[in-house]
Formats: sequence, C-alpha cells, structure tokens
Amino acid sequence: MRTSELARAAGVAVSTVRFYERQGLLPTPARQGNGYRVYGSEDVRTVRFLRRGQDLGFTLAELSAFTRLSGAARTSGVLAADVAEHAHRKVAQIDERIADLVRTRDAIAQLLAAQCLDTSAPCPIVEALAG
Amino acid sequence: MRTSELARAAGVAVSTVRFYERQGLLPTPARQGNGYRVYGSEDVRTVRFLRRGQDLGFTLAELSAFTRLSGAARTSGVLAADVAEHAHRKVAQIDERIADLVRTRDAIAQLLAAQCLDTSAPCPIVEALAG
DNA sequence: GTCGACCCTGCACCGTGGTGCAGGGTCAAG
DNA sequence: CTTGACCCTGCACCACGGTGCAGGGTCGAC
Repeated sequence: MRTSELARAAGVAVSTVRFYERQGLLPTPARQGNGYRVYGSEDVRTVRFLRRGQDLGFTLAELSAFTRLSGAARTSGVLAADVAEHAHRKVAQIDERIADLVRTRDAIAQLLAAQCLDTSAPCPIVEALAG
Repeated sequence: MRTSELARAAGVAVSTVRFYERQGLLPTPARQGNGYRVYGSEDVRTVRFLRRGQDLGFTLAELSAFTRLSGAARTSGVLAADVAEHAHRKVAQIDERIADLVRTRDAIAQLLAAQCLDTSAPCPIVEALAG
C-alpha cells in the first residue's frame, strides 16, 4: 500500500500521513527500491485510531502515549494499571465537561424561557458564564 | 482599574488582556493622560465570560459573536428575535456536543469495565477507536 | 517519447490562542 | 535622584494540527 492508498483508506490527506510519520505517530514505513513508502493494513488502523481519538477530544500527544502504553501493556503486562489510570482520568475529565455544558445549556434555555431579552437588563447568558 | 488589576481580577495574564483587546473581544479602553488603559468592573466580567466560555468549549469567535448579539439586543431591542434564534441554535449545538461526550465517556467506561487490559489481546480501547 | 498521475524531500505557511522581549515612558518611595 | 514597579508599543515567537508549494524523480499508458 502506498501513501495515497493509506490516506484514502483512512480518510485523511497524504500530507497528514507524512505529518503523522514526522511526529512519530506512525512507525517509519518500509521503502520500495524507488523510495516509495510501503504501508500495511495495521497502519490504516493506526491512522483511523488517531482520527477517531481526536474526534473524541484526545490530543495527538495523548493518543501517542496511549498506543505506547497499550503496546507496553501487551508485551510486558506491568503497565496495564497506567493505561487504566489514564482512561479513568479521562472519563473524569469528560464528566466534568459534560456537567459544565449542561449548566451552560440550562442557563441559555432559562434565558429563553424567562424572556430575558429585556433591553434594560444585562444579558443572563453573559451573567451565567461570567459569574 | 489598570491593566494588571484587571488581569489579576479576572485571573489572566496582562498579555492576555491586551491580546483580547487586539482581537476586539474587549472594548477599546479609555486612557489616562499618561496613556495607561483604564478598565471598569464590566471588563472583569467580560474577561471572565471569555475564559469560562472557552473552558466550556466555545471558541473566542463564538463568544465574540455572542456578546455582539446580546449587546445589540440590549441597546436596540429589534434584534431580540435574532438573539433568540441564535440561542436556540446554540442550545441544539450544545446538546449535540453533550451527546458526543456521553458516547465517548460510555465507550471508555465500558472498555475499562470489560477488562481490556488482558496482556495477550490487542487493546480494545485502540480497537474500539480504530474500528 | 511524452503525458499525467503519482512519489520524494524540505521548507514555509496557516489559524487559534496566546507569551515574551526589546526599548522606551511614568510614578511613588526612600 | 535613583530604584523598582508598573505602563506603553511593536514585533517575534510558541504549541498544535496540519496544508501547500517548489523542485525534482518514477511510473504506466498512449
């Protein structure tokens, strides 16, 4: 599989594949005699993992640490707790964020319900977020 | 109130206050005879609103649009419908965002519960995100 | 044998959200 | 009248996650 094929299969741009390689997020690929990169199906999975993880709010650094940790856990077993620990922290972070968003949502909904578009009062959305 | 006092009150760096002014997120402040910026308590609220909104996942551009709309409603009254419309869209967006985060949270929690840390199997978190 | 589609490297650039520094001015305290 | 804390402007730089382009090489098809 060549770069453009990997890119198509994983749904990213060719430049993004090379960017991931530069960043150490994809293993250094084998090369053909002409210098062309050669990829396998595992690389498609890796790129998809990176995209999906980003959609879910992980940074590339986190995902990189994640794959390194899970690789270590799989080969050594000793780091399994670290992976679990990391995932637990992430769940807690996501919970906090959800709670924040629910508060914001409610503040806006309340504003709409309360006819607070009164021209004299300060905007309650701004109030809710600033206070 | 001077720049450093505003910064302290709102919990940001002085450079951030000037950055917000450059970006048009803070109104151009009045100046003393010596050229020093003069801020009021309204500016503290604005900066807090910006920080809080960012924590909640809004971009500065979104927050800027928000304050402009609410300001227009307060002074003219005629844009109230636009503000309400905007707020309704925002609530829908936030609901989507919450749903996304809940899905992510549940996916991770489920993987943790499922003992994905078996040393022989490939890591299901990676599997789940890549698949 | 040349056309177009692809590949390579390296480097510059983008938006977002800031941070830092140089080179200067202001001001109150000691 | 100096010291130190603050203020000003303007410009350069940072991390993040890429994108784009120049200047070249490599193919298969026609």
